[in-house]
Amino acid sequence: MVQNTSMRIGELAARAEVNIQTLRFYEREGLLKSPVRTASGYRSYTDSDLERVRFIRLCQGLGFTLREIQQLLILHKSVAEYRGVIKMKPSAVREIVTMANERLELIDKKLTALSSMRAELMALVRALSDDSAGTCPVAASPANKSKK
Amino acid sequence: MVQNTSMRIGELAARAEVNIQTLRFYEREGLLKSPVRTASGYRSYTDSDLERVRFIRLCQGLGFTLREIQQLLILHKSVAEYRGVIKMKPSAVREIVTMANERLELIDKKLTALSSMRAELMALVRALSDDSAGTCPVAASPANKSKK
DNA sequence: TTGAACTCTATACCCAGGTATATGGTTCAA
DNA sequence: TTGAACCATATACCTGGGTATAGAGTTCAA
Repeated sequence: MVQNTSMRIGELAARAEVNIQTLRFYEREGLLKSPVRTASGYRSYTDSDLERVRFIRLCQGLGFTLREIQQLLILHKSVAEYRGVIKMKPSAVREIVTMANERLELIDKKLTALSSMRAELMALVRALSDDSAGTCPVAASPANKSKK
Repeated sequence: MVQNTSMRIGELAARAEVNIQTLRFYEREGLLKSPVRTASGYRSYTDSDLERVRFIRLCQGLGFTLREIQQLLILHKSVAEYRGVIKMKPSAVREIVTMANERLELIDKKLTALSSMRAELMALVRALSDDSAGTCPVAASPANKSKK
């Protein structure tokens, strides 16, 4: 039941919700490895490529540059290799741990900043909602969203 | 007593660690209000402008665009006004609560993504450190040259 | 078998977010 | 009172991250 789901660039672009040109751009920039090609030269992608593209977009939304994302992808790959119990040289392990710790620091900074921003907004909403409770029946609960 | 902490553009730029041109750019783009001018036309900034610029840079690092940051700044200002017990019209309150809730949703998405990224990196570091050394404590320090 | 839809490479272009430069006025310590 | 260090406006340019277009080959359902 291991379905060999391969797809061409158009499908990957549609599924990852990015432009086809963007995928070729990522390939040129080294964020995506050169995929295998069909006999006629068409790029052939797998689900793991889809995952990778989604990861890239996610990171971009968090303020990482493409260069930083390249580093994150190396770590991402290390996780996969570790899960696959691939033996690594101690020097490689050390390098990865160092990189991971650097990334962790950046991530923690972002988490801290976002949390305080969140707290501030929550306080604002709570205060304004309570305040106007009598006269103004608005969002009393946080994350009160219009239905879709 | 020394509350006359006004500064010119060069000092603000140095303190906020941004380029002078960037400050003028933010002003043109409506992220900074037009500051008070000296008799000779020099821009005169206060500490609250410094705070504002730092807030802008912080948000940029979190993946917000300048347009999103403009929205965040409006909310930021609302917090200040609320603290100052400035009375607002119910319609204004409603609008702000809606905006705040929208921002909260975005922030929560970023927080979730960052947290899972953090967990993944932590797991990697823990696993690699345990595995490869046995005697090597989790550390970013590459000074550890212990060959087993 | 054909034509609409897809893909290829190559090249040019676009937008956000700055950054640099030219030209001229202002400040202030020496 | 002068000159180094500021600041002003205006305009041009740059970088990152894409996006569009041209011209040619491929796929596949009808």
